[in-house]
Amino acid sequence: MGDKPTSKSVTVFDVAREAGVSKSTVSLVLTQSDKVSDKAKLKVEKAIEKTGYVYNRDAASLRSRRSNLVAIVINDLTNPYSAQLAVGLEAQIRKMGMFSMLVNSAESVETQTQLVKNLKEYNVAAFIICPAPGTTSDWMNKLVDQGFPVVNIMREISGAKVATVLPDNFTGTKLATEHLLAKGYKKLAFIGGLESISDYHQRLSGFTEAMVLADKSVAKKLCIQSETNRNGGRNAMLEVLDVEPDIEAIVCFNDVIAYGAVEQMRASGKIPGKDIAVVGFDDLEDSKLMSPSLSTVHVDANKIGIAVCQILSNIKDGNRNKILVGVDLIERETS
Amino acid sequence: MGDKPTSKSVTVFDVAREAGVSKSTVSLVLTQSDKVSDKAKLKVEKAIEKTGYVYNRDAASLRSRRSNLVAIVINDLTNPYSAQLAVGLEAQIRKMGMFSMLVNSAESVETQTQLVKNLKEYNVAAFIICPAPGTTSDWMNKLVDQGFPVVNIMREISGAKVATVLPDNFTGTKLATEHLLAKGYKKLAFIGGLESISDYHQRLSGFTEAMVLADKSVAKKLCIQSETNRNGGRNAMLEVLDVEPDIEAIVCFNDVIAYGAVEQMRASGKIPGKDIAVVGFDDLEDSKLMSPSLSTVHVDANKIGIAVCQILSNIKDGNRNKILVGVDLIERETS
DNA sequence: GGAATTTATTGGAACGTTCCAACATTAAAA
DNA sequence: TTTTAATGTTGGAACGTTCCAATAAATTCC
Repeated sequence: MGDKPTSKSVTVFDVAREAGVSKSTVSLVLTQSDKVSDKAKLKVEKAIEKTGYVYNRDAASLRSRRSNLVAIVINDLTNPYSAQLAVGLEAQIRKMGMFSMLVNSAESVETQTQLVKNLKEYNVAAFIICPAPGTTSDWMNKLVDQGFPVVNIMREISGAKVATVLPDNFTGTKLATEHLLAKGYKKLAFIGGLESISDYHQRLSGFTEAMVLADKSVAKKLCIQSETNRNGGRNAMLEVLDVEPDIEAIVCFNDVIAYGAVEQMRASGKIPGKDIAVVGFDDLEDSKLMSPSLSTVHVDANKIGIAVCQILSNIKDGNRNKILVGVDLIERETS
Repeated sequence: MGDKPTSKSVTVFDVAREAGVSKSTVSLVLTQSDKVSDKAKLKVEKAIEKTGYVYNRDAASLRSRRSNLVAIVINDLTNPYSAQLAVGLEAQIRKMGMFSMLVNSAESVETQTQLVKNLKEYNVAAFIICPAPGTTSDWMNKLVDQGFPVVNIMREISGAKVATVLPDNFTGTKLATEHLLAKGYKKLAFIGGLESISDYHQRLSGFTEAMVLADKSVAKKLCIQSETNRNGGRNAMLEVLDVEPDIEAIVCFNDVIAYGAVEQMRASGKIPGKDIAVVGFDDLEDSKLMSPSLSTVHVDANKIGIAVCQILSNIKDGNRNKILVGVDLIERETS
């Protein structure tokens, strides 16, 4: 463990000898400099091939004080949307010519702190962080002040002076709610999520806004918080049915909540999409495949990746922008 | 992008000066050597704290030719079991005092090849690979021959001379099938999976073995391959119902297939767990939470992580063991 | 065609750590 | 006490790259 192939490794010097140039020229080729002649470049490339040279990024990064390693710190990889997001980010970062490494904080601030501490030792070029609950603005600001480029995603941290990329939560639930109202549903509820999560308020506001614009009152009793898992969705749905047996449509905090809600409807003898309409948020892969397929607010992970990369490419100006990534309503069978 | 805090960084020399010892002593403390006095160690630790020193692993790894970076190359992070697995691996590796970085090949051999090439440049200590379909034994053997410690997981690659950790697929489906037979179900089917995947054969064999031991014949028509997603499960279930309308129990290639099968049963007017029993494989988080909860074969991601770490810790002997990780049948409401 | 300029190439120093052999100190054995 | 051994500490060299200033070669200008 921790051991490495001990055979003497091939270095720029070996390549240089093989190519009949100096080590410096080899280095210029490796760093894709344009001030090297095509002839020399070709010779070097041949020599690299022949010698089986592999670039040593440790040495490069030590000397140049630069790195193309971007760390993605994800709050919970077992959460399907997070996984989708991570993959989207990875793809965009790779397109930028950078290399990303993914680590999982498992929703623990302690783990997150430890991970970031370690990642600093690896000389990462930037941090993309989907923060664990309880992350303080102090901690984040310290990271930024130390000079690390940081992009915060998905969850806002109030007081943190850091660039942030979020889905447009407000618009998402507003669209969803308007859609249900337009379909003629009169009695709506909003279920799932906890007010300790920053996006809860944004999503609830979207719902409220649409209701108010349609001259509907929003009953507190029909805005039911819950754990953001299937069980939470089931329990919240049960409560809704208890408070208002004739409920007609449900706006869910996210798709997982919607899955639970759909299950509970069935258990309570209601047919989802027929007796009660449902709209989710996230557009997980299952939402399209399940039956009935789930209407939901699509949040494109690639778009988030693109926005993050945009910030990353000119973060030197101490970019503290907030980017709201556009969302799309996908109408399917449950509405 | 690619830029780093340009401020002159704190080095071992600064720490040494602050602590009143030599840089070598500082280094000994950093590497947790036992040949440094407690007094000196304490002074150094204080100085590290005071100066805000951060260890430079690039320099360390360059000089020592060692690394504690383990790369985990996962075939598809959006697959819920893969994500669970990645998290389990990560946890165990961290317990070993190593640091893991996760990358996603997205089931593409090309991406996988590119990723591994890059990771070599980062001087990783070992590779844990869940190979993309189409991965050749030649490629894997070359990696091993280059001296990199490699552990192959989940999918066997025939001809590859590499240590491998797999769930005990055979025993898993055998247990599942025996369980259904013991419950008195007579007409069983096996659905899902494609024979191009290595674990398909193992799981199917487990089913067949249990059937044969119980003096049942296995009808080819009731072993139906399909894409390993929800749709695949639905289609396979539809086909089963077509071939044998009185089917009593289904052994599924994995949980996702089971989810699809359950949906199709409902759509076809059958009640899962009552009219038709179902057993899955993997034990995803949803399987416990869904309704009715899914009986399934539990594959503990942490156990796989432990087995991988075992191999990793004495891989120097050119370990080519195959470890079959034990599985457990979890009986729930669908059987 | 020679001077001025641009373009390519080069060797030496530096990045921050660990290794190593030499030294200094302390403890144990004689 | 002296000798031997064990223990702790140290400065210099090395890891493989990029940076830099200097040189060499090719091109342009008058």
